[in-house]
Amino acid sequence: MLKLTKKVDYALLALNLMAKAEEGGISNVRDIAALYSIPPEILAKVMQKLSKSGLIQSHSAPKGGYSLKIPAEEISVLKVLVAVEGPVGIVSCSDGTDKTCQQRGQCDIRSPLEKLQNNILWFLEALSIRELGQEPAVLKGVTDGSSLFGQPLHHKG
Amino acid sequence: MLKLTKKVDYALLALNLMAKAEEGGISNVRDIAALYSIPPEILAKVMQKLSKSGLIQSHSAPKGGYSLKIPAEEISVLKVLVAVEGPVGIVSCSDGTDKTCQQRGQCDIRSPLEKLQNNILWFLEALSIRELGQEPAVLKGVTDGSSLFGQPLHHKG
DNA sequence: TTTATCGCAGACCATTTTAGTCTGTAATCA
DNA sequence: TGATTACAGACTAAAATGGTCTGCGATAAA
Ligand code: SF4
Ligand code: SF4
Repeated sequence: MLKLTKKVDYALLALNLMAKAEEGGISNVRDIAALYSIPPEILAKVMQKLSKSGLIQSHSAPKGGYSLKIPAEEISVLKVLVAVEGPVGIVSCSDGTDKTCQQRGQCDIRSPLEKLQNNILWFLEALSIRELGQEPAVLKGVTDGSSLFGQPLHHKG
Repeated sequence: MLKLTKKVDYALLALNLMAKAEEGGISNVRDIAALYSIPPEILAKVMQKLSKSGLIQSHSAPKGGYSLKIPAEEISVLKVLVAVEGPVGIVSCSDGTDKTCQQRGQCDIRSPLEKLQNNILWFLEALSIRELGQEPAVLKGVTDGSSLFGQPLHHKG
């Protein structure tokens, strides 16, 4: 529960790799899969979703593969997450799936939970794949817990 | 993905109810389940876990039930989550389950993801069940996204 | 123009997690 | 004594996840 899927993990690994290569650099599924010991077929699917969402660009040809379509700084973890797994929500009532919750009529905790969710989404949006490969000290979108107590956060945008 | 389970949802509903009653108030599973249309047996299990974790106190007798064991302010959503579902982690490598990830050897995104996880956990810890039943304006542990940009957060402790 | 290399698409299956059910035991008090 | 409550755990059903298999389409090098 509350865990990222393996597909998202794969997507982040691949994108991080491409972000480091970058400037038009092209990587193909087979190489990435081999490097990280990821089942090639499943990584292929993931890449296709990233492509459909406009995060990466496909080059279907020999020596082809994928390249970033937008700058690494603009690819947030949240974007990747949504591209690979669809809309995100920490409670059943607030993601895409509209199956009305049995408890909704009596529920008086929805509003605070949605705020909580917004905070989480905000952090996911604030972290870009550019920052993924960097050491913690360099991170801007994400801080360690302690700094939250006294210091304001600054959005990278 | 990244979603709270129904059991946690049930636990939060029940605890919120008990927090509002409170001061030694006793609620029993049958009543709570009826109020929220929760399957009684499953709510019973959830309450037992909360009891084992020391968040609530059981009174096994006619007219018995459960009461809060510690103040509502000290029962964080994270505590509830851990009580009901066990250790929390957004990636496979950092929760309780030690099944070594295939990608771990080559993984260079672990550290930032753990920071991200810490932030999420911090938010879950900062939100108490006391605040659950209150209107968003009153919330201290959770803010809307916008306030994160300029305002420091203040922990309730 | 052939052909190997790449991505595209979707059906399919296995495993794990989640949700819910069923049955029975133990404690307490009126 | 017996109604009422919690406690415990096996069990099943459904859904999400992770992974596999097969075939097609695009492209550029040979
Ligand atoms: S119980 Fe409330 S918060 Fe949970 S899914 Fe239902 S409506 Fe949403
Ligand atoms: S790929 Fe990296 S971050 Fe993801 S589970 Fe494995 S070690 Fe952890």
